[in-house]
Amino acid sequence: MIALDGFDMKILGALQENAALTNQEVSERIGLSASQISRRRQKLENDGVIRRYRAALDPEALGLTVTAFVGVTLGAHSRENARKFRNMVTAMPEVQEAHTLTGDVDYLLKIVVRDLKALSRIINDELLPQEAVQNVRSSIAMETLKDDNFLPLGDNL
Amino acid sequence: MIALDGFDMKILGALQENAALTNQEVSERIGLSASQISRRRQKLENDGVIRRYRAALDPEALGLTVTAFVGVTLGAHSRENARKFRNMVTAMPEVQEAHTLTGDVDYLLKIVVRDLKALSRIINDELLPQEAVQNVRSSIAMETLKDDNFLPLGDNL
DNA sequence: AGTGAAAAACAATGGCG
DNA sequence: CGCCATTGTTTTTCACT
Repeated sequence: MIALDGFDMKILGALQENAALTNQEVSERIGLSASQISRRRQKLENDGVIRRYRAALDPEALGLTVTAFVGVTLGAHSRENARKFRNMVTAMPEVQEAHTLTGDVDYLLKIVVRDLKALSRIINDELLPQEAVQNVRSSIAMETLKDDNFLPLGDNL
Repeated sequence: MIALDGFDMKILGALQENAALTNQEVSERIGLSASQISRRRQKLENDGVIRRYRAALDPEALGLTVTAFVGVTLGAHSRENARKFRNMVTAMPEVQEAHTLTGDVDYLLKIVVRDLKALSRIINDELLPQEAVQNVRSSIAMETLKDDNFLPLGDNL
């Protein structure tokens, strides 16, 4: 376990929301000198607490209008077929997230595509032909209220 | 609609995966001068194609071991109660994503918390007491195969 | 639409209190 | 941990194609 104090949490909170902040700006925001921000930030990167920095893009601006959640149930639970399925979804660029779940659905996929036709193509031409796949059930996101994926840091102090 | 050419797409692709790349590094990677990267990047930011830069944190390192998908069905569809519910989930730090879905579940929430006790508290003390909420059904993510939320850019050229 | 070089801003270290 | 100074990078702007 990596020891994180209140300053670290505040740095993480600031950078999680806006990684374009300079050390100077973070410094002013949380009341710690810029050189300390620099050192702590490097430690947080090296320790893997900060995994990466990324640009968050606007799906609409890129013509990606459809977000769907696809529940997949596997049938014949052969190890080999399941492995193939996992490799496939991991490699698919349209798949934003893939989780195995408790409950009646084995996998939940978050998929983003240009239009419904593209979703249909993925389901019919990529997912369903997989040997391991028994059933696919998809729901379209009609409205996205929140999608920031900010981890809650407040309860960790 | 904002016009994006192949260079823009490559810049977006690079920054989506690693926003810590310098303009110089992006420049070498895609074959355009650093000054052009700078100019194009600013345009992409101003046009809102790049929404923000953010640090992606490691949930495990922060002690956030439980990811859950919670399906919520609303009962009495009074506008006011539904509005309260939406405001609440939007404000909850544990809620990473909230979408309204087609199908038999009204809302799907992606929730990240420290442990199952925290999840239980959220469901029983925050979600269920809401007047609008009729039913809550949660699934725990046992394994996350993929969680990068990278938008697919290849099919947009 | 693009390049390349100069100027301004910034990050990263080290020394000291 | 703050403060300060230094060094090396990086971004950004400008002149020119």
